[in-house]
Amino acid sequence: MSLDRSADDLLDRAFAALADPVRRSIVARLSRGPATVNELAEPFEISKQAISKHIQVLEQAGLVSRTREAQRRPVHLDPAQLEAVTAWIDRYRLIHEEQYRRLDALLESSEDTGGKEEKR
Amino acid sequence: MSLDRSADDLLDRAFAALADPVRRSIVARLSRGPATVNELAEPFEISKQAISKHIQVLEQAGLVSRTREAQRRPVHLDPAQLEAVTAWIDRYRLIHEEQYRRLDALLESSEDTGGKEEKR
DNA sequence: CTCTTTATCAACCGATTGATTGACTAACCT
DNA sequence: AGGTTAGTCAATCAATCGGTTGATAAAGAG
Repeated sequence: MSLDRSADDLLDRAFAALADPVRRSIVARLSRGPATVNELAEPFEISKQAISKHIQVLEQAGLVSRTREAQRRPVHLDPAQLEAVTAWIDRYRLIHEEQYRRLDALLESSEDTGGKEEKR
Repeated sequence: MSLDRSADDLLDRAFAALADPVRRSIVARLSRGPATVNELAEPFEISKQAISKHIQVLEQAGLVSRTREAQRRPVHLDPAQLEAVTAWIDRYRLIHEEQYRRLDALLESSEDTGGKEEKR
């Protein structure tokens, strides 16, 4: 355990994990509190093994953790990785917004210098 | 075109699109402003066709759009879908945080009453 | 110890994915 | 018209993914 994955690898896994509707549904359920595999499997038609695999995918993405509690393995949400995902998106959303603002300002203030500060 | 996809389908596609490091890199580049396929392909070792496919994936996820400009097809970022992705995550992050707050309050108030209000 | 519950492991299967190469279309330039 | 530039389409291939069934492990209950 604790395979010290690179941050990019974790981001890959987190985005990929959230790309599946079943896994997103599991995350949604877990946001209300921990649950066992059986509880998580209950709303779906698919087998418990398939759900178990989905949980492993979420776990390797750092999105959930499992603890032991008798023969049950309660799964709980790990919000830090969710934050990392939004952080990545917000970073580039903000850069884009800023670029847009600059373009607007440029168009508004001076159309005479024809400066080309694109690229990079 | 314009296949009127369901919101869930778009979310699936958006998360899946962002799960690939090449595509995230493309999004990062586009946050600085529009670019052509050749410009986007330049930093990578892979073929231009592969980049073209990546752009198609981003496009079908609603993350970017393409326009025509002579024989070039400039790609630009479409921030609305990025917002939709963060919106999904933030929704459940907040629910989880709220649950946590409630649990804390419960534990604090029943510190001496031997509270046994566990689930099950 | 045996039985039940809870969950994972292992092997397998069809569909999808990321990449390649080669042929093609579209617009511009002489 | 012919050539160049920019990009997509099509066929192919190995690897990964989501799901299945069957066997197994681990802990509690009788």
